[in-house]
Amino acid sequence: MFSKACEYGIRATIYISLQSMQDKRQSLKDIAQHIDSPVAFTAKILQQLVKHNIINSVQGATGGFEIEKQKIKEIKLQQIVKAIDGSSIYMGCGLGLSECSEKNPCPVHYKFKAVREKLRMMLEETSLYELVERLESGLTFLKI
Amino acid sequence: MFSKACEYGIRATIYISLQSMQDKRQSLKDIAQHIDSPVAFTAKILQQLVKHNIINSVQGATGGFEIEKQKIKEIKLQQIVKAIDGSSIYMGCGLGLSECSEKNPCPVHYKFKAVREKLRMMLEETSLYELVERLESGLTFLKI
DNA sequence: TATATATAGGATAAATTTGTCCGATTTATA
DNA sequence: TATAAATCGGACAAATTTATCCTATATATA
Repeated sequence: MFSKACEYGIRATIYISLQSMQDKRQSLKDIAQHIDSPVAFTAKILQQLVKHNIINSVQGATGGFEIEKQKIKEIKLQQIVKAIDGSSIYMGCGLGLSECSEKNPCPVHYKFKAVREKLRMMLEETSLYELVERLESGLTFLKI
Repeated sequence: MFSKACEYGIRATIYISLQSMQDKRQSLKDIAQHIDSPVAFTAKILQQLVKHNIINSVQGATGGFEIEKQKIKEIKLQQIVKAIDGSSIYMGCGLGLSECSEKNPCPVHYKFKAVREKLRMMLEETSLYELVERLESGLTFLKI
């Protein structure tokens, strides 16, 4: 559904949020280790997220990645997905036809419409806070 | 959402069905031209679909691809997707965690569950016939 | 039976995604 | 101020997906 980069990006952002709730800044190494992702590749993805103003980075010794508590409540899954994979997953045509539209629908257009709409709504409505909350209370798990 | 191969596969199967409704067998060239896909790559995909018993191929002069009318009513989108992309799109974890399950859910598990379920149901319920019907009547379009 | 027109399938190439490496820069602290 | 630990960013490499090419095989028909 999402690219590997996007999966890592979401996992990383959730983990950074979890730590930021306790005012703990995390280094790239820590993050990659906890979300089980390749370190250098994760670095690239975190850079993208910093550029898109989703997480903050602090350089130098004791530096790392963090996210403001206020932002944890504001940032939605959709913003992470859009920053890494773009919005074609919930905007584009299911058959990859560039000319497909409401006025000129492809054969699966209306079939996919409801699914894409549900996905879009879910991504737009789900905040980091919501995800972190249930992770903190042990209802969900980020890594085995 | 789907791979390019899967997009071409669905488009090709719909086009073959459309022609088979009028007992017209189509050559690879015809198909690729009408669905706007690379010829040789499309050949590989059609071979996969033949192997998965979704379409039939006839070799030799006047040969080509076709699909039995009865099958047009039976084959569901899900079978095409499964043959080419596998079922991870509506079965796997949204974050790519292999250990994610109902008992051990990832942070987005329940959020994705409804979306994946809707996608799965749609793919399992949508028959080729349904798609071809609306294409025949000009309500939808396969290519601009 | 020769020919032209198909699919089948293996080898290869191009493009994209995923992943690594390393030097430059930043910054806390001994 | 020297050092160590961190991010930044560019170049490169591996893996996967997408796409091409060519030969073998099948088959309708002149």
